[in-house]
Amino acid sequence: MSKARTSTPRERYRAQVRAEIKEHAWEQIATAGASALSLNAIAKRMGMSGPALYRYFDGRDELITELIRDAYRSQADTFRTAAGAGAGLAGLAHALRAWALDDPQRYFLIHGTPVPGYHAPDDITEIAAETMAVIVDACAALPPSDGAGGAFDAHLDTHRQWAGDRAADSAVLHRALSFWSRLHGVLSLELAGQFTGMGFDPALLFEAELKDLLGP
Amino acid sequence: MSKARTSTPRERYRAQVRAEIKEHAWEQIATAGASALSLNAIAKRMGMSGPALYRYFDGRDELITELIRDAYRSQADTFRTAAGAGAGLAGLAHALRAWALDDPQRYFLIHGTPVPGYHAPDDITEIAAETMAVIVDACAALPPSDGAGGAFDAHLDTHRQWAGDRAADSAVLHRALSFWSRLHGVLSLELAGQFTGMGFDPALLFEAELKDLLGP
DNA sequence: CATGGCGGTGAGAAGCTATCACGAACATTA
DNA sequence: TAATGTTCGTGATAGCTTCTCACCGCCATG
Repeated sequence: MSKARTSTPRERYRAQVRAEIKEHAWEQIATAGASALSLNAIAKRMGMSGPALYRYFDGRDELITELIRDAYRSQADTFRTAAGAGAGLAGLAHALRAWALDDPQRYFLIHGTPVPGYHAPDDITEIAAETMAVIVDACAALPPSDGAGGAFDAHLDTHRQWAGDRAADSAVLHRALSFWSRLHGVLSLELAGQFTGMGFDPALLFEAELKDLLGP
Repeated sequence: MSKARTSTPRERYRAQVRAEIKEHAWEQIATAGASALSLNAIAKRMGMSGPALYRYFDGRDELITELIRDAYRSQADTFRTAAGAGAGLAGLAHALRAWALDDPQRYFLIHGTPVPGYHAPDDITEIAAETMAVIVDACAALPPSDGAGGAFDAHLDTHRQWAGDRAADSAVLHRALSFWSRLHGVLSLELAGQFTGMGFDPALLFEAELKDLLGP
């Protein structure tokens, strides 16, 4: 146990360079989108020549995958800290919107147009499932909605393995899915700028959707 | 007025080649996404060499813009024909879903991740506004929802220039926006494959969202 | 029939990803 | 301390991309 240090100077340097590369990558993505990410441009901006980056990332795809992983982790963290601070479903919604507005391209990186051939590694889908679990729990803490469930609720009774072994009612799962899809709907349209020029305040539409989601 | 013919053989040839280029472009987009669209590959597949395509399109951007225009037109047409056939809001929703599933990448081309620098030409936004008008009209034909409007309805009372001079109630405009954002939410998540592996049927979630949208 | 415009080509510049062989600096071991 | 091995960075190179240019040939119109 003489080797108490958990990282050699080299490892620290390597981690620091990797982080700096990702920083430049995020900057580039925020201003020009993920499709315009250029390893060459990053290298030049860091003062080193092209192929050097391949010591730190296997290639463009691996770098983007790493960014996607970080984005998912960031989203999961915001949800967890919000839930940890006692936020309910409304709190989660506001945390999500703030997180999305903070860096729209980061939101689109994980919720935007998928690349047909791409398959995310398993650890990423695990993080996504974790995020969904937080939402489901917040939905379970809500007063149950009155009225009989529809056809979809019945369907969810027999198709709920995605919720794990959580003993949540079908209506709760349904509400979680609605939460996800509805907020994603308004958010993605707002971030894509589809509302610009229409004149109204997207925040109020978001609020209205949220209220309707919690209301009935 | 001796020139009654509206197109010379050359113009017809030109139009036909342009159409063939777009055909190949769509094929390529459907299988690899818009970011992977390659003029060179299209030219090769058409049996001619690279720069020849520049006789028909100013460049990659102009080709993509043209595809976006066609996508918007196609969407507007589906909405118009559905509305013309007497379809109500539910009919429009089903037409939209069928149109989206028919070519997911076409859907993402106009509703997916935006490219930060890109601004669509005015005629495209006009087509989009036309589409929105069809939705608003379908919403106006619905029985009015009971209950007082919320804060967003009041906001829409003074921020409704996007609806043109249509004498629609604020609740109608609100419903149109909800229609758009909610269906886009479920649809984009489904098309992006975010539901695959979860086990449930996305069509039923779509139906549930639609029912809730029409219901109250 | 001659002239001009249009379509297509090959060459080439500039950018990108990615691989390779090499040298230099570092860390580790003998 | 000296030798060895690993890691980092570089330039060269291949192959792809978009896009421009000069040239050539055909078709259509005057």
